[in-house]
Amino acid sequence: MSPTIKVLLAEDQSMVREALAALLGLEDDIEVVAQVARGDEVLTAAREHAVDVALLDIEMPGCTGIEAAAQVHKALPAVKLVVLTTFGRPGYLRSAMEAGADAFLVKDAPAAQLAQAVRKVLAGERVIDPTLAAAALAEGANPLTDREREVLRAAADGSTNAELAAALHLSQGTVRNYLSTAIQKLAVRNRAEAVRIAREKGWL
Amino acid sequence: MSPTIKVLLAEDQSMVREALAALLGLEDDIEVVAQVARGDEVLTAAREHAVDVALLDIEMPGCTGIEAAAQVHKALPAVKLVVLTTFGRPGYLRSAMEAGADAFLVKDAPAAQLAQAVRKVLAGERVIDPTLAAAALAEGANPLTDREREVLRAAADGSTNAELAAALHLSQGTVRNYLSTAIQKLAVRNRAEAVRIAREKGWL
DNA sequence: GTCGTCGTATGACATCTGTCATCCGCCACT
DNA sequence: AGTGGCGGATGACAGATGTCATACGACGAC
Repeated sequence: MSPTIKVLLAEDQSMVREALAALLGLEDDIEVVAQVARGDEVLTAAREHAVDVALLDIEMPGCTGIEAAAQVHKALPAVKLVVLTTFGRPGYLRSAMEAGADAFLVKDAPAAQLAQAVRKVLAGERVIDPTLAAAALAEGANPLTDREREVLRAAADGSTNAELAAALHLSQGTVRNYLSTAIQKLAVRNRAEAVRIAREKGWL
Repeated sequence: MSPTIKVLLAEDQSMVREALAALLGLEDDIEVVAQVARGDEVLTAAREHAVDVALLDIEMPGCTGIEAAAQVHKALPAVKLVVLTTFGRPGYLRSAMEAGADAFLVKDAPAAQLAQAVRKVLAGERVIDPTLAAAALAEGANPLTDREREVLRAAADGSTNAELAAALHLSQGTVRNYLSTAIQKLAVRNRAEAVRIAREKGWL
């Protein structure tokens, strides 16, 4: 038997993080050698502990698990990357894959899949929920341009056009134009729905 | 030593649920005798397994952990209730307490507090984060009336006034009135902000 | 028995939002 | 050299949204 697999666990909610560590701790061949609660601590921790696999939640302070994945993939290409998320958003899957992730798991999958995924990525396999993969392919790429996305993201908290214009250094008319095109591309009828749909798809 | 404490675990994300079970399983005096993924399965499971403590997540399909807590509290008053949530929203704490909860934990608290809380509630203690308790008291009660809350909740997905009116069997004018008063009570400038603030406070 | 609050409704008004046509400069591609 | 997309802008217009005054019946508190 090979030496134990060294795993880094990145997840901001301590209780969940430590519970996942307990879960992985039950496996003989897996050892959680590092835990971090922020996206921007992933890279240094991965390097310091010479981990084999990094298990990354997406929603984290500092930076997202996807951004962290990209950093690790670039700096430590040998480290396998498992992205773990609450939301099975097709857009997330797409970005995770583009960031170099080897596995994409949703938190409502059975717990047993976690350890399995760790072993599989180490064996060179990729682990992706086929349903989600299909959904990601079916819905196509994010149709929003960079600016449209930025404006929509900024509008998500209920800011008015005037506030958005000031915050983004744009004219009010331009803000309205971007929101208007975003609304049309997403086939909805107002900015609130646009925000909701873009969020659901992981396009925000 | 008394017999092991029988715990029911209610949490919709399997991976998190099973991980928490693994965590509690490490404690000698605690046994997870039942797991459910839906709020509306809590009561029957609690009854069937004669549990001592029910550990309830708030965000669940079926019904919320808070509603489930109220049901259990009424039907099985001897069962101790621990509410566990991702969001430390003061309004949640308030409702949980009103529903008869004995402990209120946020998921970003250290994992060790979970088992401790289970033991404490069984000993008759109440477990509440003091910071959160202070916040809940400081911000006062939910200022929204039942109808205002319903309309705001329905408006959260970006529905237009016409759709809201149809869905709630109200006139469009009435919908606007409710949203307008809600907007004023929350001291914000439009429905989107009102939704955001009400959510943050746990008033939705 | 009156007062305040809630739920519901209307009408008028001002402002905000969404749409559309049109324009400019820039850059990439052919 | 021309085409097309993107970022940015303006102006006009229609419709949605937010505000306010006002009204009425129900109900609970005092």
